[in-house]
Amino acid sequence: MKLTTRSSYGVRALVNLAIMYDDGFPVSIKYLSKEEAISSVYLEQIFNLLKKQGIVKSVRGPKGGYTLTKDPCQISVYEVVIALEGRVSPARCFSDKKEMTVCKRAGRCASKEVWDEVARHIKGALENFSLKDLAKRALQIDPEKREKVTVYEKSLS
Amino acid sequence: MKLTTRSSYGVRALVNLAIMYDDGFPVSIKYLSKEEAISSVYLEQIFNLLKKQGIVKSVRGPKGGYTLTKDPCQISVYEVVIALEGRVSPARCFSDKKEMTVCKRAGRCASKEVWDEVARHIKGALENFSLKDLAKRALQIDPEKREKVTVYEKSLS
DNA sequence: AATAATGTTGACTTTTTTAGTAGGGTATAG
DNA sequence: CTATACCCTACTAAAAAAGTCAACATTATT
Repeated sequence: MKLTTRSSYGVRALVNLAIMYDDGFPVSIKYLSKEEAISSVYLEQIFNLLKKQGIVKSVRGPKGGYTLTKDPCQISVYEVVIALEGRVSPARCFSDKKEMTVCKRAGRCASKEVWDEVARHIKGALENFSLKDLAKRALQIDPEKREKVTVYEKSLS
Repeated sequence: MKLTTRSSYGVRALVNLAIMYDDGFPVSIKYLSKEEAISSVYLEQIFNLLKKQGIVKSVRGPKGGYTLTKDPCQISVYEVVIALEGRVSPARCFSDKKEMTVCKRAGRCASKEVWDEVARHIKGALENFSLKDLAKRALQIDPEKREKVTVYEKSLS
C-alpha cells in the first residue's frame, strides 16, 4: 500500500512552484533538485510527466523553468498523484483509467468491494489537499523557506 | 498506491476460512489454492505470515489445515493487510509499526501531513470490513460457493 | 553572433521488490 | 507404516522503481 518516490518527489517539488506562483517566475529543475535534495536528472523525468498531464508548463532557455498551468488552489494532490502514479486503487483487479476489469474473478470477488471502497477513500483524502494548502503549510513549518525563495527570485531579475 | 498480491491473495483465502469457521474444520492449503487459483507453495508462505501474526492457527497431519484464531467478525481486513503488507502508509517517510521517522525532512515536510491523512483514511476504510462481512458477501455473490464448501467438509469426515 | 543556462528526449543501468520455486524437513490420522 | 498435511530456509526469475547518460533544442543575455 505504498506510493513510489515519483509522487512524493513530485508533490514536494510542486509545492515550490505553488509558493512562487503569484510572482510569475519559472522555477528551474536545478533549484528544485537542490532545495528538495532530489536527483536533477530524475526530477526532469518527473516534470516531463507533469507537463504531459498538463499540470505544469515549461519555459526554455536561461531564466527558464516550470510554472503551474493553474492557480495552486485549483490543483489537488490527487491530480498530481494520478499524473505520476497512474492510479490510486490498491489492487490491480481493476484500473482507474479504463473501467475495464483485469481479474477474471472480479465479478464473484467479495474483496474487490473492499479495495474499491479504499480507493474512494484515498481519492477523497487526496482531493482535499490543494497545492495552495501545502504551500501555505510549508511556509508555516519551515521559517527559512520564504527567504530562500526571495533569494532565488532575485537571482532571476 | 498499490497492494501486493500477498494481501489480496491472503484476504481471498481467509474468506474461505471465515465461511467454514463455525463448522470447526481446518482448511488445507491444497483446497484454498485450488479454490482461489493461487500457487500452493506461495500460499504456504502467506499463511506462515498470518500464523506469525496470530491470525490463524494450524493443524498438522492428514485432515489438517488452518483455522482462524478469532471469530471472523472480530478480524478486520486492516489486521490482515498489516500482517501481510507491514504498513498502510502510502509514503515511506515513516512506518506504521515504529513511530520512528525515516525521512530527515519529515519535520519540515508539508506533504508528509497529506500521506498521514491518507493513511488514516485507508485504515478507517479497512477496519470497516470484517472477514465475516466478506464471507457473507462471498456467499451472496457466488451461488456455488456453499456447495463447494459442503463437498470439501464431507471429504474430511 | 556567441555563450551559457535552461528544457527535451530516449535509451541505458542499477537496485529493489515481488512473485514464485525447490526441496528438504516434521507431525499425525488412519 | 504411510499418506497427507504443515514447516522452514533457501534460491531465482521477472518486473518495477530509481536513477544515469548523452546528445540535442531553445532562448536571454552580452
